[in-house]
Amino acid sequence: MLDRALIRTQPDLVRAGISRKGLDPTIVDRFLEADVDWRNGETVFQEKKAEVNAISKSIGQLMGQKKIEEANEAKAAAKALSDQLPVLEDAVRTAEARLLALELDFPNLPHDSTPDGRSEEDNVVVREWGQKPDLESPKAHWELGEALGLFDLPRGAKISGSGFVVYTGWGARLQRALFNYMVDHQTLRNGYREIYPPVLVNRASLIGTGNLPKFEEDLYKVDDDLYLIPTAEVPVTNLYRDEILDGADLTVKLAGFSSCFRREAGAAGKDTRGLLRIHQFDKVELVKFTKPENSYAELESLTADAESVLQALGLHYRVLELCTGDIGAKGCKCYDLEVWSPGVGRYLEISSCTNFEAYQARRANIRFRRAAGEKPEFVHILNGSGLAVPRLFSAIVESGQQPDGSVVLPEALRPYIGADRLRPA
RNA sequence: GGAGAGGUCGCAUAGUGGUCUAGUGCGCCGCACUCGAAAUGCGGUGUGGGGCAACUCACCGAGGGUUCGAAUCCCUCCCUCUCCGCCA
Repeated sequence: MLDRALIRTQPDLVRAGISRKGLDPTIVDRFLEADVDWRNGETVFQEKKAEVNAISKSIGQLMGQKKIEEANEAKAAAKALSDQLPVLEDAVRTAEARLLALELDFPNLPHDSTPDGRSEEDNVVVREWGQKPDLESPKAHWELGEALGLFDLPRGAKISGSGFVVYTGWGARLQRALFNYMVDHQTLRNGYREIYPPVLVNRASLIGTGNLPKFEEDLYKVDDDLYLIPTAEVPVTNLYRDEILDGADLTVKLAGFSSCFRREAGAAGKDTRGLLRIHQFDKVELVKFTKPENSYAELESLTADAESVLQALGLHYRVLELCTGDIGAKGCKCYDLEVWSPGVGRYLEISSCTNFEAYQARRANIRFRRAAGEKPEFVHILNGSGLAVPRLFSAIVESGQQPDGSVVLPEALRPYIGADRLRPA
């Protein structure tokens, strides 16, 4: 959601920002039209309502003075006026609904520093860390997983469906170790507050983060109007929905950890082997609520916090600055972390660190007050994975593979798993 | 799941169809008194829309309905508490 006043007063600026993302800027004109309709309707309705209210009040006084006849006359007049209200009210409601639908559909504007571009090829590599491990014909994690008995995709498909995985034996232990390790890392080392959220949320929460109404088909829905979360970002961001935070408490840094559920509709086929794209996975999500003036500095440190996990695990990765065409509708500026997975032979997206500025804060109505007595302002909200487990699993297993078929584990992980390497069963 | 009680401007509470422009207490802010503080007194103290502003409109859990008029009456839903049932 954007600032209405900005759209009204600087429509050209908004159109330009939307165009930079390669999205349709005519939404601005549709919005302005609906906005005028709504405000005009509202004015007419309010004037009529005020008239009726005035007469009603006088009726009250006449009744008090026992002037029954005059009161009855006034009643008839008020009724005649009042009968016109439903039509006007209906028009206002229709216009308001149209405006709100457009507002929820509005993309966010890119930050000036976000590089222009049409697709992922135009993303900019801003830095790399470490180097690719020297391996002769490395195996992919799905081969290693089978040989070491780490996970079972066929049985996952049997008990749930295609795209569900069962972690088994040391694989289950590794998955659990990774989860624990990352939560500890982000809370104890990087100072985030630990959050263990519900995985079922209501519609209002998904509208707050921008997943609805646009991306309904990506979500699993259950009865009672609840949805399985696609990321802990949803419940964690919505912790403060409709609240006013104390400016002195900002920046609030939260690390949510949860299972995530994605239908991945239309994603079948490409890039889906092994653990690369599954319907249920675990992830640690970092979320920050900041003052507007700090949000870009906080984006840098958030990205660094996500990177620090990969560094601690000694995994080669690179950081991309997403271009305007690849950043998505919601973000202003976004860094993707891509970890090198030698067996897959590709960099895998493992975290997207995004500054949404006030976009989500407006949708979820999350504000802060700088000092007592001052007007509340919208916070800036940022988030990023820190990190997603399955692709990290892939990178670790493939990077640590040895000629003898075993997998050497990163040192930092050994206390969590209680072994220094995984061996064939 | 069943029965009952509730949801009012930070907190607590009053308000059972027009005098509600929602009262009062606490908290908080300002001022006065004081060497300073406490106590006391006076004033202020919610959110959103519109307006440069004085100001104005809306909001009593949410949404409908009845009525000239709803915090108040009716309906649906959400949430909280108590008891019962079920259950990891």
